[in-house]
Amino acid sequence: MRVRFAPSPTGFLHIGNARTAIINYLLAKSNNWKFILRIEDTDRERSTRESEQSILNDLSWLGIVWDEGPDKGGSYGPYRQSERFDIYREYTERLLEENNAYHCYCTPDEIETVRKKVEAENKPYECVNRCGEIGDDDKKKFELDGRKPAVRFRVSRGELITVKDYIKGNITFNSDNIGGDFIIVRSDGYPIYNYIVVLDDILMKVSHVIRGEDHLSNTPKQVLIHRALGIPVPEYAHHPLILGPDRAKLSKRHGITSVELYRKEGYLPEALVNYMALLGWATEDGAEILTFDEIVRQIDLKNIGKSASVFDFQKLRWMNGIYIRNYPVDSLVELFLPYITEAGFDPLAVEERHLKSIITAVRGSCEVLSDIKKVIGIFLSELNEPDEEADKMLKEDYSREIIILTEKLFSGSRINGENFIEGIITMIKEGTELKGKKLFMPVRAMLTGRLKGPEMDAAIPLIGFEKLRKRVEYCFNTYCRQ
RNA sequence: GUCCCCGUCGUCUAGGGGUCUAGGACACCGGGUUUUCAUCCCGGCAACAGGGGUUCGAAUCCCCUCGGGGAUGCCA
Repeated sequence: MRVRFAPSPTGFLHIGNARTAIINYLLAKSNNWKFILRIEDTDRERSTRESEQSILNDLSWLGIVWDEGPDKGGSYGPYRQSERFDIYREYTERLLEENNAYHCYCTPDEIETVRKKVEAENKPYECVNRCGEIGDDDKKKFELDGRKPAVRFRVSRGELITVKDYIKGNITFNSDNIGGDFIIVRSDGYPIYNYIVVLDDILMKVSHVIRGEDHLSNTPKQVLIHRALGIPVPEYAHHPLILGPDRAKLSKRHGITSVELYRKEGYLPEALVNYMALLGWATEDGAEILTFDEIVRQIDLKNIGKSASVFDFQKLRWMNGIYIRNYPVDSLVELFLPYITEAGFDPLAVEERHLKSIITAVRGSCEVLSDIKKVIGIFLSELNEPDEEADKMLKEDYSREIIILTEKLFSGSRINGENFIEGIITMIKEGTELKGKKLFMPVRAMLTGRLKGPEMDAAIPLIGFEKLRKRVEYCFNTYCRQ
């Protein structure tokens, strides 16, 4: 059995398409099917090679490995539709010869006019079929006018088409309301998706067409092409779409929608795959944090939900945080590196063991990798000047009491390079009546410049004596001198 | 408008005639741990869209209404 993912290279990989890819891939791995990648680049105006490359990268990043595809070939290639035009031409000839298709000389403008008129009357548009019956004389006249014909597929009247769908069940359409004769080849000779998807799926021996629900209403047209060609239909499964919080199809205005941006934000592919698998599907025991293998073992076409689901950014974030907390530290350090650089530090200048300890201390407060930018300065900056909230806290009287006390301890060498790890908190505690929040928050603010962050006991030794001393001095000068 | 799909807590879902005073997860709220924020642990809030059937019995089956989504391209 074989499944395919067939993106159109007209931009970045959208999260919704990524889910289609993931579902196909998970199912392929689960059932031992082949996974084929096909590039549907017949939209000449919008398709680009850069886009194709970025989609390939994103799929790889997600952990998807295709068995056949444009970059690695296979027995049913080529895998780019733009390279298969000769194949399509033969079929078009045949459809034309057998009178299942005809040349249409209407111009886009003419059609547009009719469409507008019909829409104004609130009736469904249907091709007027003018060219379906014209004779050779008229054709010659049009050609003399310099018109290039498109090819239209002839839709029979009153034909019932039942699509057997694994997820939705049996759906019956009447050929009378699928919009009439539809174009399969543009006037410039470029074929249309709806047509060649049929050809390629057959030619590439795709057994299961698993795609988004937005393709469901195209399916009867495709079935009709199968019938005209006398070839059997594949198995179909149309999964529901992902919605934004307002329940409209997920789009840019809802937040980030490209896989690339998720990667840049610092989501882990494992978390993204895990989260997406759980949209419209659940395990028997309700477990949610699942490894790839666990998902593969349990997922089944038969229990994928029928209803659309709202993409919950918050839950994804939460799940990503779980993955960050459970990741092997060594690999995690690697993953964090670019974000540390982005924060303005050179991670290579930091001793590896030290860096690993820092990551271990802060991973708990990171839900996405880029969160480290907010806390890394605690360890790598000399001062890490207090941010707004910390500044506000340090201006409080009880904070000043602690700053003055600590400054004395440092300047009088009571706290020194030898004892600071155990000493700072202990001695401050001994020198004041303050406790709890009023003790710890000022200490945290003074020493780290932030109100949030890793545990103080873990942070102090990692910051180091010199930096701590400077920070205390800075706070003393800033908040305790009149 | 027309065609098609869908409808369980705010969100993702479990459930497929009795075991449902409807279970889990995120979010939210409260408590505990951490003499601190976060993490972690415990607890709470919160749903069968509405109306008709069928049945001894309906979240579960049927119909209608309503609501949402998709399609309606010489895009994919």
